[in-house]
Amino acid sequence: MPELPEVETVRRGLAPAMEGAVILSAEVNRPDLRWPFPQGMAERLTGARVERLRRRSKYILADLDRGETLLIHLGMSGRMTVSGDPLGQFVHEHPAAQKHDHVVLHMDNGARITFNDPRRFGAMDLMPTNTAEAHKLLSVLGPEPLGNAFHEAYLVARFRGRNTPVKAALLDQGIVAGLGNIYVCEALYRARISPRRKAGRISAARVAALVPIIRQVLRDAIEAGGSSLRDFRQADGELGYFQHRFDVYGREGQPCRTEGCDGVVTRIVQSGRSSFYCPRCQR
DNA sequence: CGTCACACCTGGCCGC
DNA sequence: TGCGGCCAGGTGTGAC
Repeated sequence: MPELPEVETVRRGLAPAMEGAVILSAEVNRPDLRWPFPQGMAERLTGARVERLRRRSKYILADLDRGETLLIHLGMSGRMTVSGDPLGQFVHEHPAAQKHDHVVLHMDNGARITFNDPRRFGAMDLMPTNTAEAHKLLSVLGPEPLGNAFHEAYLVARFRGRNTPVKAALLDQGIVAGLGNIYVCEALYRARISPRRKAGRISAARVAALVPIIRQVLRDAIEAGGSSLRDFRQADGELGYFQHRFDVYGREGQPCRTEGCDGVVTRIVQSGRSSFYCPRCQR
């Protein structure tokens, strides 16, 4: 479910309820998500103050005052929601416990942070803050698409010689971290590049043009509060709105939105996943 | 190393 | 109403 814009939306929603607050207790309702939780997770969280909530790619990182960092990944179906009106800005009371509420954090400001994940592809881990970058899941990531290290010359260099479709190259988190199926489709549409084109056979000028386009798609989506298809909710339970602005994702059979193009959005399967594009204007 | 099929899960939807 | 098949926003692993 969540790509970078959704994770950033969740982070922004959680921050006012978590930053500066102390975890009074951590309810762990099952022993694992994708992997077993770290040893003694509930005890290590209890009494810790959250100093800062950060994001790296699709991971949320909570730096604790004890020198440890909690890593959270939402997988495909994970939700992190706030209830309890900690700052007088959330209108709802604590909802009844739901199926798949795997972890609940009770904060000293009255907030309750609930991690719900039906498919359990999500993950949590704890590590020393000063070794966070070296964590197995983080050390393999490429640059942040909204950061300075992701620039035209970089992407041109990374695409050079790659024989894989550009769709797969942009989904490769080692090249650029945080894109997923939706935003790759949307960015390729805006760049008018076919998802089938081999990454190494796109002109340098067109690869370079992808960089600001990727940044803009992500910014537009963050501004809209992410995309809500099935599971995604913002931290306050609200829907995101970017799904209404998809140009190609999920629009199979519908007309291409490009001015003067009479193409039809088509769905193909690449490495087991749907790609949506207009075969007419994406080349 | 690059590339790819597969695995891990639950649930919603569609057609019969 | 029930059931099988298909689909879903991610990503680590193992095989070539």
